[in-house]
Amino acid sequence: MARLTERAKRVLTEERRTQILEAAARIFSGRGYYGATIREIADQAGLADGTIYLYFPGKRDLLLSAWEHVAISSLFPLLDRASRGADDEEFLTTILAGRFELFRRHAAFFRLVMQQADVDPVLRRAVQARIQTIKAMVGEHLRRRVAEGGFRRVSIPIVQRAIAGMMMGVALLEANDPDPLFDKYANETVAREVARLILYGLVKPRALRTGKGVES
Amino acid sequence: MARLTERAKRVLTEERRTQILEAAARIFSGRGYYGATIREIADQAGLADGTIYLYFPGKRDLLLSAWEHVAISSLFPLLDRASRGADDEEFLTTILAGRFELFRRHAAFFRLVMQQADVDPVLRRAVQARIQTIKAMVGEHLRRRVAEGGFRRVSIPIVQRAIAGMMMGVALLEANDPDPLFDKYANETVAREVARLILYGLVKPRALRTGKGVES
Amino acid sequence: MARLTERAKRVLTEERRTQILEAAARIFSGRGYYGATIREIADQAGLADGTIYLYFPGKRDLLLSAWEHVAISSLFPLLDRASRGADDEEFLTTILAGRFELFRRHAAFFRLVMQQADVDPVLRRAVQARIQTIKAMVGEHLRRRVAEGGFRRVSIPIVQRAIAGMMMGVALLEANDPDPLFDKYANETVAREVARLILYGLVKPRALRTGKGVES
Amino acid sequence: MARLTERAKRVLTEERRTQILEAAARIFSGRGYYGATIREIADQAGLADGTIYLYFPGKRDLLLSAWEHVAISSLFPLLDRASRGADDEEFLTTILAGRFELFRRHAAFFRLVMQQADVDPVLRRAVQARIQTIKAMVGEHLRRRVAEGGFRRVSIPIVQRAIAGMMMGVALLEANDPDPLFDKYANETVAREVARLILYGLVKPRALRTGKGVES
DNA sequence: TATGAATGAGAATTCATTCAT
DNA sequence: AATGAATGAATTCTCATTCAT
Repeated sequence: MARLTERAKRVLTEERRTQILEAAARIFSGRGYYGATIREIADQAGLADGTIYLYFPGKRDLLLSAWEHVAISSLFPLLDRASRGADDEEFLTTILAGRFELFRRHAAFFRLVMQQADVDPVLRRAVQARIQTIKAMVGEHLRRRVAEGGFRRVSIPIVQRAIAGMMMGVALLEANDPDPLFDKYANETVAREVARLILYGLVKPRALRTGKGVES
Repeated sequence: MARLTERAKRVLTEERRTQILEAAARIFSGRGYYGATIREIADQAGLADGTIYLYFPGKRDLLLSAWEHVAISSLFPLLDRASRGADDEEFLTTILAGRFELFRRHAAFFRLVMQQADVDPVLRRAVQARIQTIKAMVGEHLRRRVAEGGFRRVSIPIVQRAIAGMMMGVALLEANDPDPLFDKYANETVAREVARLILYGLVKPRALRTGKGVES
Repeated sequence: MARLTERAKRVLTEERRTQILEAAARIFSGRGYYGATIREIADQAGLADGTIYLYFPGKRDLLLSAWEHVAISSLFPLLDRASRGADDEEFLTTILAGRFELFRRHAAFFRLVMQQADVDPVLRRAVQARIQTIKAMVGEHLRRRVAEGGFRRVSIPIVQRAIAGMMMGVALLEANDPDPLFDKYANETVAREVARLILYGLVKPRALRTGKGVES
Repeated sequence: MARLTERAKRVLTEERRTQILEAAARIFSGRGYYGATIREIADQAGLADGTIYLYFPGKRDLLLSAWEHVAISSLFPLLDRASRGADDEEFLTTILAGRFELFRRHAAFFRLVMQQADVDPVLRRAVQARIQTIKAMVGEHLRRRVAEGGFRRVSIPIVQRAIAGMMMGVALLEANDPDPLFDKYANETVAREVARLILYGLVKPRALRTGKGVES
């Protein structure tokens, strides 16, 4: 029975942590790192301010942990879904839809973390680690498809970054520039359109134009 | 002569302002909004702290002005160069190279401004105005080329944003994830590769697939 | 049997109290009053922090009780030994050796208590009571020996205090100014030298010098 | 004229510093290190709390500086007066009177510093340095007088410390145990009596014992 | 204009103490 | 009796801003 109590306690503690981390992400997003106060985060989590320090050693660590909470929670579902995608368009659409949803939901928080990473080396390393993971995933796929002859012979490092950058960029711009026209599109729609852009480019293949050899 | 003195004074004042704004951008970039102190900015500009307040009403306004200073200084050269581009690849490469250089030089500052815009509505409007300008420029070109039949019939709002997002994303990632392999590429090289990605996509046209793996 | 259990319980409780007081004295000595935390004292005593409050009403009282614990534990042995001393030199040497040992062992704690007594009136009264006891003991001896004609006709209150002060001072200085040369002397040696200083003074009697008349 | 302004400014600054240090010593004495608040010290000095930090980097440094202020202010007058004393009794009386006055005036502050020195290594070193100075002064005199044959062949390190300890002890006890009988004695009287105790000891020289109880 | 000393509001953090278990 | 999670009062220190010179 003591065993059970022990476990119950652990679960409760874990819940509290989550509760705090989510309050923190919310408040940080709305106010920025310095604008957010421990008091407000504690209020939001329904706790006294001192209590926060029973779970986290300090404000800085709170941001770091909130970041890992958000980042981790989003990673594995992505990998799962992605690996199920069969052809290129499905694969890319699935990944992009996942990323867009994530970025759009947490856009302000991501902007905060990326900015704060410029100032806080520990946070920076944590962010870099996450970016690496995504870049590696994209890179591996690119390499394979180029080798198979399905893709043009592009520069892997550049394209890898271009794609990762586009994922982030589309969503990061979103909140700074919320486009009413844009909201109506489902994530799925946007993701598919972007996937097609990446795969087929803007230029209409000559075969499909009038017939002559025009070019740009 | 009093006239002349007046003008001379105005010029001097303008110089001081610029001096302060550049110091501000530098310090803000390195320390974040709250991490930066008026004292340090004043030092960097070679002035006493009180003096800053003769030129700007407060810290918040200082950031706003610094942003406009950086953003404006970068806009017109861009438009100039872009309009001279003849074919699509040149046009896009030129624009991208310009943006990349700008973002890479001011990456931390841009991250700061984008984050701070979440918190400060006035700054947010200023940022949005700038983004609109770029989007409009891209949008107009897209529309024209689709109408001419040179581009596929893509969704303008989505692609517009995808391209703008990619511009930012590539450069914003850069500083959080400085890639040694990446540094060796000139901006020009990266810009061209990305431009080709956008124009032609990843997928190798069928016409070329029969042969070996030609074409870059 | 209930009787026995009662007593056993009482003994156990008393042991816990002692355990806590000794932990408290140790921690207070090392960290100062405010530097010491209830948490650390509880840890040192092998208890949870809340448990301390079952034995003592608060931190302040804990210091008071720790002081009484240390002070009382040291008093009776002193009186015992002192009364057995036969001649003046033995008497004084015995007392001094006892005091020196006590002060040297608890130097930091004594400094703490003396300082804290300036701030806390209740503690102050407890300290004063202890000092009175020692002064009275010294005073009585002085009076008797002056009456007997063994000692010069000194001012009892002043000399009383000078001797008590020397006892403390020698040891209190010790820890703030640990003298490696000093460590090698046994307490006994130091006590005897100081006793002789008090009894015979620094000045070599004239009788031993050239030969003429005595006295200052 | 600018020169004059510069100097005037320096003087003003120096006055402010002194003003703060004296307020600090006062408040620290009455409340202890942690009990004293910067707010109260600032009030006492007639300043806002932030202003304190323009003169001292922090609370800890404030205590250290206050100590040096008090300790230094007392040192040179002492040396001056002491070296003018002609015979042993005058020399010792002069020194003791000076020390007693100093210790009595600042007793609580000295207790505070000695206690805090147990906890703060930087402060400890500062205290030790001061004690060394006094011990050295006493030691040198002792050595000389023993060499001349005026003093008995005592253990220099022990007696040195006994005398220094007595100086402190007498005054440190004072405030914890304020003796109404004691207050009526002038410092001079106490100092002379203690000086005689140190020089001639308690024991009446045999030569004089035959008669009644002569001489103080 | 320029200065920089002074201000004081505001925030992170600590820790004695309480109390439900 | 014992625990230790939760509380929140209280404190140091920072820094944008003001203003007398």
